[in-house]
Amino acid sequence: MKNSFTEENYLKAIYKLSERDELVTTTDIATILDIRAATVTDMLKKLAVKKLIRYERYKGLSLTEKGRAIGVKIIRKHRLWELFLVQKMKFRWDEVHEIAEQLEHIQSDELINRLDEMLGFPKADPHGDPIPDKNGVFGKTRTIPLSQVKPKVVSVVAGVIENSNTFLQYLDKIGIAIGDKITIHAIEAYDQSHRISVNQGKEVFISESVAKNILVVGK
Amino acid sequence: MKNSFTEENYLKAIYKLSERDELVTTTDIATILDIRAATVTDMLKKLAVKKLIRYERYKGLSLTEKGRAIGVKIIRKHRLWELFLVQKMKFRWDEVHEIAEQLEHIQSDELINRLDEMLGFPKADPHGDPIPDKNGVFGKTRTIPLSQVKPKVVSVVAGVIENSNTFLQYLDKIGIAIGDKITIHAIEAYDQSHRISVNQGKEVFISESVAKNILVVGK
DNA sequence: TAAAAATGTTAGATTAGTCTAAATATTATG
DNA sequence: CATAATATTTAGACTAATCTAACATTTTTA
Ligand SMILES: [Mn+2]
Ligand SMILES: [Mn+2]
Ligand SMILES: [Mn+2]
Ligand SMILES: [Mn+2]
Repeated sequence: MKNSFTEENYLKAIYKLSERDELVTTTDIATILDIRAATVTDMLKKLAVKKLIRYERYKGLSLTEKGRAIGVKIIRKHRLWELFLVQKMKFRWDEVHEIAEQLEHIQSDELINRLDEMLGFPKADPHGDPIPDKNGVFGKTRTIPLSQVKPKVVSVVAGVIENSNTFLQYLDKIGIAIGDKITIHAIEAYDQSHRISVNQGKEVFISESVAKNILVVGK
Repeated sequence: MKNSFTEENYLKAIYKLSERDELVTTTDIATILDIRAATVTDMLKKLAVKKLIRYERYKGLSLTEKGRAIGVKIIRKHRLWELFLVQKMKFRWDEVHEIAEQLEHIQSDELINRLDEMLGFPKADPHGDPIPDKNGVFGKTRTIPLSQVKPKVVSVVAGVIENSNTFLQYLDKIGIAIGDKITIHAIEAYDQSHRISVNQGKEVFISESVAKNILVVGK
């Protein structure tokens, strides 16, 4: 009854894709997993036989309840391990994703639930992504991109959309972290760049694309 | 340059066998890993090509320096994770081996060294087995089986030889744990069974085989 | 709506790790 | 030391996961 690492990675990828659109395509999976579409087709047949997805040739696929549960569980484990690495092992937020890619496949419900407890049943990982509870339920997260906040309003950083190490390191460099208070002083009409300050500190400039990738607690 | 889980398990098994005898045999590996000798032969050829072992058809094999380093590193990771699970996650000593079998393959030197530090650079795992340092060096452990201790002498439990869950649970049940002080009151001449007390508590009887599988700090 | 483009599937290979059955080499023993 | 027993290797096969090349279907667009 246990799934291979590969199957788990497919189900995780499919779950993430189905957050956008219920019906998932072969090429999208191939792109995310960085493998060939032909390979994906083979695996889809296997997952369908195991009743983890509903699949019809040329028509796309969707997760069954069973498949969704596995995908969500892998995400839960990934995010709990990431938080563990940051909070307990003192890693930076740009160092934990790769290690969590491995740790997410460790099989022990007891371990993951104790990790959850040890971390105080957290609602979000170090990048602000929500952590489902042991029943696979996500808490409501009400966040919006900083780019949607009006000038003069003070908002609190809750996470990031872009997760790349370079982006995370850039935020470190300009001194923006989760929990920081951001005040928008002005938005340049020409290119939508923002003049902001962090925790009442000195002013910094960020581009529109950066503002779009920072999430703040929504009002 | 990275090795598969399978290769890592072979090198770990070979290292353990070579602690007894430098020259390791095909069937011993097959027995430990619970696979067929024919399968082992195939893998030995691959490990030899990678210069992880010295192998000659029909003659047995031994680890190269490179192969030993990998085997020892897997053991280091296994034992550090076991100790982590017991000390930080509150698992019992009979619950951790299976999870550590998975965790030992996580690849991150940084993580394992921080784990080592977090645990205070421990010298032994929850079963008393020695933990090599980051250079693959084992500390000197001077332990002897309880069966070799003379009556009336007080000795301190340092570990176990037999590692099975049933044995560990049996020790839990009769109240013997690492660090406990054992006093041998008498040894039955007929079957070598021992009448002992733990931490000055009430007397318990253990068989010769149990006494042989408990390690105490050697004098 | 017919042709072109994009998307998806099938066919045939390859690699890692495993197996069983048969062959061969080494070791033990009468 | 010749033979029997044991240990080891080889040969041939299988499964999971991957690939490339060719073919099929669906979607887009002129
Ligand atoms: Mn991640
Ligand atoms: Mn993964
Ligand atoms: Mn163990
Ligand atoms: Mn292992």
